[in-house]
Amino acid sequence: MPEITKSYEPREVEKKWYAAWLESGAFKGKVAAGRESYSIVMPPPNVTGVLHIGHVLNNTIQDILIRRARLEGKSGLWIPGLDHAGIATQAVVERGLRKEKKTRHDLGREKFIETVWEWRREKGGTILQQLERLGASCDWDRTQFTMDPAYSARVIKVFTELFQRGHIYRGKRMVNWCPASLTALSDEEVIMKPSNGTLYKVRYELVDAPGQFVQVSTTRPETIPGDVAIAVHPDDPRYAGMIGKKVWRPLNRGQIPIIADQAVDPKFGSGALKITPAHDKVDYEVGQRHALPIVDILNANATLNELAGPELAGMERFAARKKSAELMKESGALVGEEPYQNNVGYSERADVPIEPRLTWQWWLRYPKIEEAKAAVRDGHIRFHPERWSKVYLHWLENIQDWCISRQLWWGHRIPVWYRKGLDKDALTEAELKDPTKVHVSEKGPSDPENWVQEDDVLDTWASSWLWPFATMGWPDKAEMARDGFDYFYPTETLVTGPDIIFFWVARMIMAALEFTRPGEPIGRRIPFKNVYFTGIIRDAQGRKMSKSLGNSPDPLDLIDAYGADGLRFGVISIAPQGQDIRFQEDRIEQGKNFCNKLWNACRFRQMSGPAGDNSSPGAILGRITPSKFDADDHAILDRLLSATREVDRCFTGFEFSAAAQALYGFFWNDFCDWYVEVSKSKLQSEDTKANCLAIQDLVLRQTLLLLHPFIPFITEELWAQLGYGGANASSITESTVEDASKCATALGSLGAAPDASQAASVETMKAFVSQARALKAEHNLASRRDVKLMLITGDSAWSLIEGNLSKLLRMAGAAEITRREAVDGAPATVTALGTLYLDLASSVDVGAEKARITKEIEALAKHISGTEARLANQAFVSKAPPAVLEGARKQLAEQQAKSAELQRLLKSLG
RNA sequence: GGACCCUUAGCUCAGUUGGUUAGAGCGUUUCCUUGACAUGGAAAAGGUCACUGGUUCGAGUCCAGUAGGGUCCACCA
Repeated sequence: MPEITKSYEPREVEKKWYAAWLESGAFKGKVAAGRESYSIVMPPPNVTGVLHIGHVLNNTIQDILIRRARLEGKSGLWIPGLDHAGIATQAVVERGLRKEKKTRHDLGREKFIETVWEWRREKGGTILQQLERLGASCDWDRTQFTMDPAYSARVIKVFTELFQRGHIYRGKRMVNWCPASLTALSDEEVIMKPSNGTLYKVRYELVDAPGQFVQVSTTRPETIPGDVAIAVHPDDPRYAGMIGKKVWRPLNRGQIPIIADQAVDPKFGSGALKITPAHDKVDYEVGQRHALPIVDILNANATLNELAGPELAGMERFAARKKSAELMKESGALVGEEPYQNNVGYSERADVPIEPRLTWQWWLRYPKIEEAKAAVRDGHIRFHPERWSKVYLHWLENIQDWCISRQLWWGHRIPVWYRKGLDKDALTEAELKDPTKVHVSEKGPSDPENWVQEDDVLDTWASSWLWPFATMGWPDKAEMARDGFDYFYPTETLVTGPDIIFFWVARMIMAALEFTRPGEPIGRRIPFKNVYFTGIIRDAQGRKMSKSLGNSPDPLDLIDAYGADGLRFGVISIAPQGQDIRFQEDRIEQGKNFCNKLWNACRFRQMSGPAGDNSSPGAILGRITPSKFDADDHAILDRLLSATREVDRCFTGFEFSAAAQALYGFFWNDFCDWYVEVSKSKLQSEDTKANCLAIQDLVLRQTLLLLHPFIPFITEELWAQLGYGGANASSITESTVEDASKCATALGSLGAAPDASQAASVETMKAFVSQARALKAEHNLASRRDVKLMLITGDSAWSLIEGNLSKLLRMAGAAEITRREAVDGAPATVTALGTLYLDLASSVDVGAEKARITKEIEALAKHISGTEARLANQAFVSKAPPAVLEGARKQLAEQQAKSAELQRLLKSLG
């Protein structure tokens, strides 16, 4: 076996093992009868996406879950994939065309889509290769893309089904229109942003009372040409006599009525509201109530059209805003303007203000809303952290129909055909359901020459909402069997960000409940049993990571600098459950350092003695002689069991960073800083050496297994180097990790169950060593290893010291510890094992020594009085549990004894 | 307007049913290249747990309120 190198060099190790895993099929999801399944579907990143630190966190967690599940003996399946991301991808390709001074219309629909596919083949989906560098153990053979023919067919199938079930309809409604992408958006794709604008005060002159005016306030004077009324509150006394009268519209001059409507807030401004039904949702509703005409003065790209009047027609909306204000200033209609901040809806993708726009769109009445609520409320689906369920339920309580059509070309074209010659916008509700006029099917009409297909495509989320089951062959029985649907569905855990709880999580739940396993209980139809919401990773200043800020580190650079394992461990250790995360590169460095520590501890094991039979836990246990255990052996096994127990607990509670920290602390502090150090003495003696090496093997083997989900590459490498894979060098991925109780049973059956009191004595010795080192450091002897120590103590403490003398001397850096009856004039410290003196040849600085001891006495006195007060409290004594009471009494006794000894020391210094 | 989250060491954060003297990493100070590791080791300094009140024998932890910061939902022109 080659010697382990001095420091861990990740690059080659990562490359080697990733290839080996792919080669051996370690990531393949296999239906294994009799074994529990554990499946995860990856939230499909956008095909345009590049790996950022958020993906790293998200996918590391998924990888941890799936690798741990495999080690627990479950059959794991992690399905990767890509989202076609309609608007984003189309925008990327159109941007490319623009460089050639072309638009998609120059190419035509078919050619354009072909161009997008070309782009996808050449540049799309690089993110999946980047995930391989991270070590993601996906079943890559099952990678799916939402625009793949098979997946697309499933999307279309769902549309037609929902249409037939009466959930989908076409309707002319106010939508959020993106003037940049030229498409409708769902409410979820609109982001409200506070914007600084101007509130314009405009007066409308009464037609039959020249010189009298009604004043309104507006932030959008350019829409005045579309005004069809002025509305006031019916009970507003100021306008009581005016209702029904007419005023002059100041732009695109014409007469419009004053109407009364409850929607008007009399307390806002003048209490009069201009009504522009084509350009405001509330105004539209008012218009409907009063049968007002709709004057749409905007083009699709938000320039003004001829209905806006000759002065404004053709202008861009913001220029028109200025211009209209100027025009009204000239005419005297504008009587004031003031700076004003209001919320404006922006298109999430294009980042421009949306326009409310009346258009024909396809709408979905969500299916299974009540059941979707029940699924989470009744715990069939568990959210982690649980509080997100409230957000989810609130959204479902107030859910609105979903606008699923998009005026794009890249996407799933809606499977609706209109009979040629019909005006689709003139069809009545009944005609839309008439198969002789409107055809809806997966395959299309048999006589396509007589039909025209709908131009619109589906919202991207109206394809990805099927992800958990459409990636498993649904609805085709043969494909479902091939993909193991029966075995792997529902999936176990979804790992995602809370920002897409509405976009994706809630919709997946509804789709799954509607379409999977009809007639079966809800627990069989849910798409996943758990949803783990990650935090959002922010930069050191707390800002969101974003391309435009340039504050997002490139994960590939981080992998180069710290290794994939270092990155994974670092990221997971700063990602507590449920909170946003400040990215700190030094924590990634810490991950790297931990890997190096692990590496070197294994190196130490290798250098300490020949590998015994390491092929199985049983083989290692066979090398152990429990009768030769000393306190340190008991302690490290005890700690190993509790670390195992803690990790078990963390996995059931989705506390990954706590698990990582527990392993970090155990391995670094308990194993490296103590056990490995005491091993250096134990290895000197043939009597203790074999046991010590076997225990190291036991600890290292288990630690590698516990750590493997977090840091897969290095653990696999060390597993091989130390021979834990046995004669046929099997991979760590093929092994199993045992839980704490099984480990305890295995040790117990060998008579090697760790003894708690022995383990506790090690804590006492650690404190003793630490105090000895501190005593040396106080007197500038920290680096000396030849100091002599003297101890005044009782028989039992002394026997513990004697029994562990060589280790204690090595750990404390002392040449000897001798037992004394009395010592005078030497610096000392009071330990739980007696009063420890430093044998100083030189004279002691009595003043400094007295000051130090006095300070310690004072600090102790505070604690003593606190404990005394508690014990003096009758209520405490009568109500506190016996264990707490006992603890307090014991503590007081110890504190008092220590204080007395310190007082004695102080006196002895004169 | 509604809901939720956060405030603990210089910095970034843990702290799981309330119970000894509140922890980690980084940073700082001092010392150490001793044959696993300087990507390391040892020691040390540093916190009235935002504030106020309540419940309790006992509160960083539970409850109410206040202040500051953040997120989501709704949105009045």
